[in-house]
Amino acid sequence: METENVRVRFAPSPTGFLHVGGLRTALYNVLFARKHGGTAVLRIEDTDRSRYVEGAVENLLRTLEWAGLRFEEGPMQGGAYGPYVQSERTALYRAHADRLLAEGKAYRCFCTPEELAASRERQIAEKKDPTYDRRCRALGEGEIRVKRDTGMPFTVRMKVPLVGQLQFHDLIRGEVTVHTEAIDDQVLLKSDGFPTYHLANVVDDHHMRISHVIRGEEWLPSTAKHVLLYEFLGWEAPLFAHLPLLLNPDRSKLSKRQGDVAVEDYRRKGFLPEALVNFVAMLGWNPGDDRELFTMSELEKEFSLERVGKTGAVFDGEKLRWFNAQYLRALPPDRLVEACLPWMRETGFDMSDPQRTRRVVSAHCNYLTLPSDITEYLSVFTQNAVVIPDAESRSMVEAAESQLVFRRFIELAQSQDPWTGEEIKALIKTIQKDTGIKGKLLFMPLRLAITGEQHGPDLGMIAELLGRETVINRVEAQIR
RNA sequence: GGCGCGUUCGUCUAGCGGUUAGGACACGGCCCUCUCAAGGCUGAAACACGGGUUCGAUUCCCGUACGCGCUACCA
Repeated sequence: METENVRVRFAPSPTGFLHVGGLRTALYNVLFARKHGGTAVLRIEDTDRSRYVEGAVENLLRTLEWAGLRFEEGPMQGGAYGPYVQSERTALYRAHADRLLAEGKAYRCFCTPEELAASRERQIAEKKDPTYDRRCRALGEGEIRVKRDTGMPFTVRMKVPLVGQLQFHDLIRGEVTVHTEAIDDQVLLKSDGFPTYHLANVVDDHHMRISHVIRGEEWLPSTAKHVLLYEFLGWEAPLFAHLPLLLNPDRSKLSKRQGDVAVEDYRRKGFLPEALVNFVAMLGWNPGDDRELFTMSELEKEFSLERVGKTGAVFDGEKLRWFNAQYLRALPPDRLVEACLPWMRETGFDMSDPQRTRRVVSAHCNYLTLPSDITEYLSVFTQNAVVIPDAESRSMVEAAESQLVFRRFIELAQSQDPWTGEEIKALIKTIQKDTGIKGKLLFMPLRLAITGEQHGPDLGMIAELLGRETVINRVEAQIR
């Protein structure tokens, strides 16, 4: 593979939020650039004025940044091949459309959208393939001049050869052959003067010296048109790599309504960028061995297009949750607290002692899939009085043996020093020695009295974090 | 409909002619443990189908089926 002067681009259109499929495309582009010491370019494809969404570009940039994807060139950082926003490059597209026109490789089409729609409907009614009938391709010089003189709006269409075939090599799929008969005379320049994707991406990829076009599989069929355009313009085409699609659980193209598709959605829920990126990286790529956990820099080292698969991958939210739990657990305590903080504020948990907060959160790190899960475990610390939840628990607490354990526990606890998890557990062992009560019968009543729960992290640690006074009060409250 | 691309456990995937078809998520069991979680061990679970080629096909070729994508003055 040609790997000198690698230049790749991620070219989203600002029509809303960053799609997780877009995130993966961006990621693979960036990884490929890093791997080969190349350059990643970010280009905004905003040539459809009717789909422009306010703030979409800003949101896109913010989200890519959050995900940890950096581009060497782009709208904010600039670069030698700017501008990097297509709406600011219209003169360039226009010039190339004119050139194609002058060279007889394109023609003006005066058909109105209404006419085209009507024609299309007619063809469908006649059960024919809806294609442009190319009526304007045959227009004479005179006719064209007349129409232009009357100010009739027109588009510029590519003059696709009527017969023949086009072949190109795809780095992921191999040779792809398309018969030109199947290709419409594609519109290159719209009547509003803006280019279509097809013209703009070819012109820009060439002028921005893009070496590899890595994009979604939905572009595979139109790549033939692009290859033809490179030919028309006398340019060498870049190398192509079409990535398999991300799918819904029903295997249709990943979309809204079947779950979250915006990176923002996952960010809002508290997914860590490292986890999302790692997960999405594994959707279509693998290192060739059993490893699954990769940091960005490891991915940069290991990534290769050769190891990208051909099949669409279902976006499995469960697996993503697993990745997130892995990363959450591996987080340094301070960062774990930071991640949980937004959700902790509303619980009433006393965070005045940062060290205690850190220890409480860390104690639960193995219980968290999302940072918001921490709230489920904080009530142990925030409730004023423990409520024994059910009849089974109540009878456990009320048992004569339990009452014995409680009394002994309070006696020992009052003089226990230091009040640490280890010492508290030793203290409980002492109760075992004194009373002969052990195991579940020993711990469960205490756990219930202290936390109001049957399950939870190490009881000694919880008791330490709760503080002696609270613990003694709670146990006392259960004495009958 | 036409064209293109694809098809290994439910899901993500390894495999690049000869394997007990491997791993991960999810699911079940066991161990650890005061409990739960985590962790360890373990179980169930897949080569879409039919023809070739070959001594031998999950792997190569053809076809069928199915799926997805594209078929806009959207990207």
